Amino acid sequence: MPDPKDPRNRKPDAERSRADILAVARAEFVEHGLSGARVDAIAEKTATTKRMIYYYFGSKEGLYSAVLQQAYAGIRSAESTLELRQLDPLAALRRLIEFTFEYEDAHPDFVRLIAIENIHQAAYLTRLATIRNVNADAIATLEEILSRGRAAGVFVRACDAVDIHLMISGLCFYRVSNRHTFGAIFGCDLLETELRERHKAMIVDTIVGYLTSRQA
Amino acid sequence: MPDPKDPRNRKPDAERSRADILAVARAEFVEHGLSGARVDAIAEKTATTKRMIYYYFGSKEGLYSAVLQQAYAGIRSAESTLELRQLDPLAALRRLIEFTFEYEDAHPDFVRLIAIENIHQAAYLTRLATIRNVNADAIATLEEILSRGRAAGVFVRACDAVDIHLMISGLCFYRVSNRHTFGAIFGCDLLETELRERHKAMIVDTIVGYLTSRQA
Amino acid sequence: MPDPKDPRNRKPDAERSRADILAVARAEFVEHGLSGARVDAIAEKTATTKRMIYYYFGSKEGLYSAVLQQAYAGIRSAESTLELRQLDPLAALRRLIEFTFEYEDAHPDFVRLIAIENIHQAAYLTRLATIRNVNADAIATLEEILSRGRAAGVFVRACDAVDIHLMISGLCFYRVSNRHTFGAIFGCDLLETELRERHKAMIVDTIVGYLTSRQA
Amino acid sequence: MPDPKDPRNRKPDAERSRADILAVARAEFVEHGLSGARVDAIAEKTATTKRMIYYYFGSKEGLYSAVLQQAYAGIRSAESTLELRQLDPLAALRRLIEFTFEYEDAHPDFVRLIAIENIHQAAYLTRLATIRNVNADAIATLEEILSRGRAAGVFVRACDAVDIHLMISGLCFYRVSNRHTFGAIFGCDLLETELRERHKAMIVDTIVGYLTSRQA
DNA sequence: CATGAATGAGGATTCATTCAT
DNA sequence: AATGAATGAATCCTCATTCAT
Repeated sequence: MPDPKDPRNRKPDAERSRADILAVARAEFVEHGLSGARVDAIAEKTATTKRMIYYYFGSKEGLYSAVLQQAYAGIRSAESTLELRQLDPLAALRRLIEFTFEYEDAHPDFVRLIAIENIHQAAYLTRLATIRNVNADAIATLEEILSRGRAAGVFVRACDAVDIHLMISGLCFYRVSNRHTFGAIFGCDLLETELRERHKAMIVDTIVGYLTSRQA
Repeated sequence: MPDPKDPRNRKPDAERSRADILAVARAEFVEHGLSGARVDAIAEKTATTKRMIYYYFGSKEGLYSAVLQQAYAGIRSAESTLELRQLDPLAALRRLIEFTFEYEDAHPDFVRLIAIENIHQAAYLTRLATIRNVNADAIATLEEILSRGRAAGVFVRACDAVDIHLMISGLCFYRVSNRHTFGAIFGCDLLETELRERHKAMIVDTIVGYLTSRQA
Repeated sequence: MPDPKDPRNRKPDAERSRADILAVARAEFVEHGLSGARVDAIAEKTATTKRMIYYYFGSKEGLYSAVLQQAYAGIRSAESTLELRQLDPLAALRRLIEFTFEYEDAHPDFVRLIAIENIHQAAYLTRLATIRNVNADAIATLEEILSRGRAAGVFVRACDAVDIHLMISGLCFYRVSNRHTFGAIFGCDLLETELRERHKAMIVDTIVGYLTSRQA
Repeated sequence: MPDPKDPRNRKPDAERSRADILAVARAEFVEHGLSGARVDAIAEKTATTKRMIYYYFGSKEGLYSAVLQQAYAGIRSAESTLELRQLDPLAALRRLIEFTFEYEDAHPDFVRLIAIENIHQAAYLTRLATIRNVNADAIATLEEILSRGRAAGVFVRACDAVDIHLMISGLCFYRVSNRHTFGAIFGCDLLETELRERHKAMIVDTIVGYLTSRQA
């Protein structure tokens, strides 16, 4: 029977430690931003020690980068479960918009992380090698839908996939990222069920309407 | 003619000192966020001393709040120069969207400040007494346009002014707030002239299209 | 009719301002000690401004000295109302002890101020010219009682008035000055009525007993 | 033989660092009080750095609390070497009073610390968990002496041990705590040998006399 | 006599990180 | 592979006091 105290028999622990640190760090960065987050605070909530954070991630910034990468991996993995090619272009588009809306609605942490990264001018994202092609996928998917739709005569508006992606993202992201200031000013909670459903429909209609109507 | 740089020729000008500090602080907060900003760094770039920052604003947070308030005052004052009542509903709507787009495009600092405030869950905005009614104005204006448009039969979509405001804001804000991550991923610069003009038109068309087309 | 806004008609205000500042300062010094007291805090609670404190008292230390002097003047003035010469020696002694006990019991502020001054090694008291002869009075009074008592054969113990004064003071002062630590350790409140009366009697008995009993 | 002053020859000795800081801090707090003490001043006189003070004690107040605790531990440990049960009640009482007198006479630092803590209304002492039962010991000892004395018919006065403790403390403490103001007013030095011996005898006689004489 | 604005010097505390083993 | 102890360099903030009028 293997002795769990023998380091040779504890191999999965390193993975678990890393994952533990990463999860705690994510929460801390999401709550306080990069500068506001405290390495000490992360260490305290972790099963391991502060020293391990440096052992595994090198620095606070290294840890933040790892959190960021993991966050992008998460949405990418979710996106990959969408099977849009099987749907007709309109349905596929609706599905894609709804997915974006729902993912960001369900993952305000992810949204905050992106907002934080923008405060830092995407300095850390830029250094993540994997990111760029990762998200090229998203555009390829959208492009495919648009071209199918154009071919079918459903989408009559000439437009760029990146532009459409920008609009979808803006509409879905903003209501999560800016819910606090928006709520403070207009006295409402954008994440509340009723508003959420109304806005989801509205966003889908807006984008679909734009693509299916001829240029003014 | 007296040299204004010679301290003997400078009246102790509380207003100017305050304004100077505020301008420098705004730049620092915009660049580094609330936690990332350094009071020392602000003081150094100021004509006065660190001590004065505390004298006038009480604390780093007090200074940040003042910056935030000033930022909102700025957009409000700009909005108030719009004379939308003189325009027909469609023109007024276009003008309002264009104004939002252009203001945020021209003031990325403002956009960053709002993003930063959202990272802090609008904790400071909430405490600014003046804010809420300030921005109620924006909605009143939009509401007036929408109801005139509905009366004239131009806007056929039943909808809430706050919802429309949310969509306009999302579309205009996101391309500024998220231009760094968006640029990193899609290899483009959203603030570049060509893209800007295309997106401005697109956003106007999207919102106008939504309001002028009947519900699906 | 005199105009109260004309400074020439406001002469008594200077006195009132001084007295106001002194009262507020006394409370602040008593609560926080000399180093712990804040000139700003004093100024805020005052009807006048911080500048006036410096105008009247020169410095924080000058203000503290004035408070100290006033405190000693207070007890001296109270002492001077005692008419001990009319009483027989024993009654006079009892009366003197009771007065000391009651004055310190009723003026914990005074006691704290003396304790604070001792923390500062009586540096400020030493500089108050008036103090020394002021308190010589107290000893002269006690000396007179003791010598009358000795002559009458009531006080049979040979002893120095200053030593007796020291014992009376120690017994009366300590229960007020150290009531907090004593209370924390022994779980009692030394200022409570029942204890107070018991201790008063005890202290009188102790001193009287000492003076009226022959050396062991 | 290795030189202990060479850092390379000094094991990182947490205990020694802590003790060093504590000793220096005690001197600083004793001299200037809690508010008057400077963390920088303490750090400078220490072999370690200011940072270590915070590492070990968390805050200036934490350091002060540790000093206070150590001070109480010191007197308790000294008390515990007294072997009063072996002495007859009168001798035991005399010994206890003399011990109190001599300990406070020899440790004016301790006396000042208690005085300082009273300025702070025993706020820090109250939070020291260990203190209360520690000093219950002192009362238990005194109680045992008193009850033995009462049984033996030596102490004829009915009285509470806490009251007697209060009187002993008052008499011994005051001459140390208030020696500065007392000296300033009466032009004497209470710590001088001749006075000290006279007062010690006087205090013992006073308390013993009180207990051995019948209530008036 | 009175005052609002200003301030140099210092004060407590915190931070991400590394050393020695 | 793992870690408890240690730390230099900031960081935010406060203090008693004075200036200019």
